[in-house]
Parts: sequence; structure tokens; C-alpha cells
Amino acid sequence: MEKTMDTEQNTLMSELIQGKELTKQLSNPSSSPKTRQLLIQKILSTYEKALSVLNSGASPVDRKLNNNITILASPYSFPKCSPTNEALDQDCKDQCHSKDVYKKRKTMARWTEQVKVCSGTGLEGPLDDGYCWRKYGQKDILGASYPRGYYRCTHRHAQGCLATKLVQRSDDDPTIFEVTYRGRHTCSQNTRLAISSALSTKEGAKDKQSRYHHQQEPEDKVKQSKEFMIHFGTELKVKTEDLDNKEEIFPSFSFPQTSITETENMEHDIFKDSMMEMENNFMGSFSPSFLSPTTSESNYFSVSPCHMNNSFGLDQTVRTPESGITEIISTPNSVTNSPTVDLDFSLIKVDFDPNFPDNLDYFS
DNA sequence: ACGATTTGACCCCG
DNA sequence: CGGGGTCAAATCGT
Repeated sequence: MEKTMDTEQNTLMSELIQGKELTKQLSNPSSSPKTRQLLIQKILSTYEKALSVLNSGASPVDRKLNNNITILASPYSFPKCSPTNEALDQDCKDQCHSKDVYKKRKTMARWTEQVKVCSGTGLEGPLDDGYCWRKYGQKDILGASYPRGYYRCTHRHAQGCLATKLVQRSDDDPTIFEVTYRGRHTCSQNTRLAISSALSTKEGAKDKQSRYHHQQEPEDKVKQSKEFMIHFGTELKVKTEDLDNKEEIFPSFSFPQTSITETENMEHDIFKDSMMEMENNFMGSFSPSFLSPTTSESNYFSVSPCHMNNSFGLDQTVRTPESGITEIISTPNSVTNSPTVDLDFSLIKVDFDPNFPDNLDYFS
């Protein structure tokens, strides 16, 4: 166990150091755009690895891997991973009185992601974020042209998982869905993903397709066809962090004491740029793959974990029962579909011991 | 038959 | 009192 920690720390350190070095290189004005892009990607990679170690699990961003979009893993970390919020959530769990609902609402970790869907087909919707959601309401919101969808974890009753999310389609850009997550998943069913080879088969893709509708856009009237397109050319981004606990914007991703603010700013700039570049270059190089029937199929690695907990996914997916964190994110095969981009997305894979089923003590 | 979604009613807060 | 969030009965889909 101690060894595990040591290893994690070493990994963390090396990743951070590497990131630092890469960042230095990035600041070299003489480097070519391509080089810079690679550097950015590598930096992202190191951050992700570091995050993985720190979190011992996936952040919501990581979860996006399920959506093929892995590439845009966000630099931000989430409040949900912080011990503080962990405690808050635990509180919430402990006192599940209906009257506390509103109080809980205030204290629960909350963060927003912007999910952009650029399918071009006009068919899209909230993507699978790796968890099983059940819609429990929809409401027209004042000033918003689209209704807001309310979702809660499918395992709310079975396991008392209090995670919920709101999906609001953007007024300005209908291709953007603003997803606000609340609370952490405490369910153990969301053994996400896993993609696994099983899914790269036609059966897998088909299977998954047929299971897809537990995720629907608020005003969707086109669910059928949407299911088919839902994974194509979608793009995800994490937008903001916790709203109520501002002090925890980077709760689990604390850099060494040295100039944190500077680091944060750096991050923003760097990632903003990288996002842009990645969008341009990546999408460019990926699109063909997405359009290809054969390769696109292999991109169907996004699977709702709740549907796979029996058959497959166990080998690649490890979840921590109480933390709501999925420990291993399988590397999207989109990587393999991208011969032009030399990205080390193994970062997404978390170094975690599958035999270590309960990482609760990680927080204790 | 069962689980998910829809949708109007209801509750709480500001 | 109105708006946002949740509940729960009705409905739908498989």
C-alpha cells in the first residue's frame, strides 16, 4: 500500500515536472506551430496523468472519454474530488430527509460543463458521460428558449446516489448543451465504460445503440435518429467549476506552492489555445475517421456503464464503490484512428490497482 | 410487465 | 408571488 502511494507520488511528481519542462519549451518563440501543438498536447497529457493520480479516478472531464471526444480532456479539475466536497456529499447522504433537499442543493458540489455537439446532422443530444441518468423532469426556464431537463442517477433509490444533472440547451448556440452536475456519484453501478473490445464489434455498437436513450435532450423530438448520430463529431468541454465553493476551483490539482495564481493563468491561456488548436487540427484529422463507417463503429466505445456491469467492462473498469469515481478510463480508440496526431492518450488510463476496490481511505 | 419518459402539480426559496 | 427544482401519476416503449 505504501508502495502504491510512493509510486503514485513519483508518478505525480514526474508528470508535473515533465509538464513544467514542456511548458518551458512551449514558451520558446522559435518553435513551430506544429511543435507547439505537440507540446501542448503533451502538457495536457502530463496534467491528465497527474490528475488521475491525484483523483484516483475520473473527473467528469475524463468521463468524456466515453464520448469519443477524449481529446479535449479539460485542464480543470473538479470540486467533486475534493475532500471537502466529499464530506459534504457524505453529509447529504447521511441526512436524506426530504426537507433537506434544498439545503443540500446549496452545499452540494456543483459544476458545469458545456457540451458542444457539432454533428452537422442536426441530431444530437446530451452525450453519455459515463453514468446512467434518469430523467425526472423538464421545465421551461424563464428567458431560455429551450426547456431544461432534470436528470438524476438511475441508482438513486437502489444505492442512494444523489448525483443529478441539469441539461440546458444554449440559447445562442443550440449545438451547445450546458450540463450542470450536482453531487457526486456514490453508486457503484456506474462502472463506466469500458469500451472494450466487445464494443468495437458490430454487436457491441449495435447493442449500445439500442441502449442509448436513457440520455435524452430536453426538447428532443428526434430521439430515434439521434441515437444513431449521437456519437459523431461531438465535442465536449468543461466550462466551469463549482459555483458554491469557489475556493476549490482546483481542489485536487494543486501545484507546488510556487506561484499558484500564475500557474492558473498559464493554464487558462495554454488550454484555451490548446483547445482551439486541437479543435482545428484534431477535428480536421479526425473527421474522416468519424465519417468512415468502419472506423466510426470502432468509435463506439461510449457505453453506459450501468448497462455493462454484468457482462463486460469489468476487466477494464474499476469503480470505487463509495467514491463515485471510476478508476480506469479506457483509452478511446479514437487514438488509434488518428495516425496524424501523435498523442499520448494513455494519460487517460489511470494507474490504479484493480484489486483495490475501495479507495475511500484515499480521502481519509 | 417493467422501466423510462412525460408532464402537471407541488414545494421551497428569494 | 413567481421561478426553479422535484414528485408522481399517466403514458410510452420494449
